[in-house]
Amino acid sequence: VATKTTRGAASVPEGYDPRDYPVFAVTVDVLVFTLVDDALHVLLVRRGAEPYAGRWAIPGGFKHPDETLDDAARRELTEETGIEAPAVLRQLGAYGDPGRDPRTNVVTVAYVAVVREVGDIVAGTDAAHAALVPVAAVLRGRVELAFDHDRIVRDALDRIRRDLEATGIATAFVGPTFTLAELRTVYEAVWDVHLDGANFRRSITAEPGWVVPTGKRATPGPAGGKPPELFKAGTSWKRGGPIRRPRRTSGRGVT
Amino acid sequence: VATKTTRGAASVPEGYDPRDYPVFAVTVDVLVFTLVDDALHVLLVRRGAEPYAGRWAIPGGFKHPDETLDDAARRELTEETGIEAPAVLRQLGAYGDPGRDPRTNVVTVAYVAVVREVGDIVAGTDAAHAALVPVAAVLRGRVELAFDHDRIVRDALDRIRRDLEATGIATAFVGPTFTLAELRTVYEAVWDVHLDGANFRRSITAEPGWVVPTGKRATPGPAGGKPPELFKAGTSWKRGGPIRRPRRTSGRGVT
DNA sequence: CCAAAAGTGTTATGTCTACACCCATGA
DNA sequence: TCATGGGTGTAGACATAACACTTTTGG
Repeated sequence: VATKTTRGAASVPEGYDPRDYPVFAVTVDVLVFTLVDDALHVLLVRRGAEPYAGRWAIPGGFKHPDETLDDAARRELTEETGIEAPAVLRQLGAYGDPGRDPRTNVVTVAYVAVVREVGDIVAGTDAAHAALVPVAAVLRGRVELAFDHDRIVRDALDRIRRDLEATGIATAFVGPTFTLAELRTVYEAVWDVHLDGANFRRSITAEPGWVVPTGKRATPGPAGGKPPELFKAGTSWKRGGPIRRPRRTSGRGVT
Repeated sequence: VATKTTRGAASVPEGYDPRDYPVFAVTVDVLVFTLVDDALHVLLVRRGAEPYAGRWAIPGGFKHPDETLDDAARRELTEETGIEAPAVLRQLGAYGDPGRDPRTNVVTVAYVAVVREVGDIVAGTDAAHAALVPVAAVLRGRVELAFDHDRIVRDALDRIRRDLEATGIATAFVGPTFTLAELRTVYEAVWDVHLDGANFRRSITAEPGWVVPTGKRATPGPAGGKPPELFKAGTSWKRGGPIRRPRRTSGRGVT
């Protein structure tokens, strides 16, 4: 079924009269999540042009006809932020309310990306107007967002919280090797809860496949402490995670 | 931000030159799930025209510029199947691979609907070419589907299985009043597992808010049996369900 | 009376949680 | 040596699963 459909932008399709159906611009927006100082952040760009000039927005751009939505998300991510290979890039959903972009009919397909340590990359790209914003600030309404992007960020956060339990995105926040405390911080930051380190370790090491020991140890921080073991991610993460979200909210109350 | 954007189909947008960006047709497809004889079914229509004439497809149609995606899904659902008020109508995701429709650039936004007892409604509509197909048949590859609809059905099934645990869609499959055996059948059909009736009852009646007794009882089937209590859905379903998906697959092996 | 399905009781087996306690390091 | 964080042990609370048993109907 994969016909070569590399038509130009405004060319006339073959099977349809273009006046038979309404036309839309299709954009792809990417929400980049990462951890900064043990807190969940999302990457936003400051708009230079109208409408919504000066407000924060989710990076994105037009989908090309000859690429998949996934490829478009990957391309826009690289072009706008310099990020090459996100550990996770997953579709969130489509947004197409009339008037959401006052210029024309736009349907946006939002994507969620997860990376670790995005700090340097953002600074090095031409999108110097990009910044990592704490999600807590967005939730509290402290960030002025363009279009319907406030809603999209909230939906994305909701999704990432579900996926943390249902899929293996947890290891996407950390590096190729990591300590169990680092991995635990991911859960604590995303769910805004406190998890017992002892029980966390048991849940993850109970059965093999989640984390495999590297034999190495990390060096403790300036405050001292026992050097923690370094693990790398196992293969079981493809089908979910070993940590279940606590029922009761023993969290810090940011939600 | 809700400007009146009731432009005609092929009119020129204001802020953009239409040659600056590629244009797409945006369609909305709705996957209707329901239970028939204790088995999960999906509603499909048989295509009359090329391409893929004679194959089964997900009902849907073009989004209008002056309606939301949700409204478009609701409208198409009514127009194509006669269903007026689905108990659940939720976005699944967007599909926009190049060449997925050989005629033009189409991005489809898929929706999942859940209804009970769709049998009569389908017969009464002009879409007499519609049919309820067992999802097990689709999973086994026994149904020839148009476009990339096979993949969409699989994604939808995956989604509905997750949502059954994470959200309150279970009661959408049954009527305004129901027995606990009927509700249990929903879980068993969607997850393809066997659940103990005694433990199921306890899980649901342990705390109030899930089901509230009506005081009435249903009449037993021809084989006899104690008349079961009739319940109606409580308010707690908005934030998830009380039944957790079993870890081990003690199911019938259709997956 | 008998089969069938609803509903209750009971018990064994896991899983979750909290917290006491030991280990290894930097200052 | 002390403070700090990593890692182990353990006991109670809680949830899950299996199944025997009672109840109430149709035939």
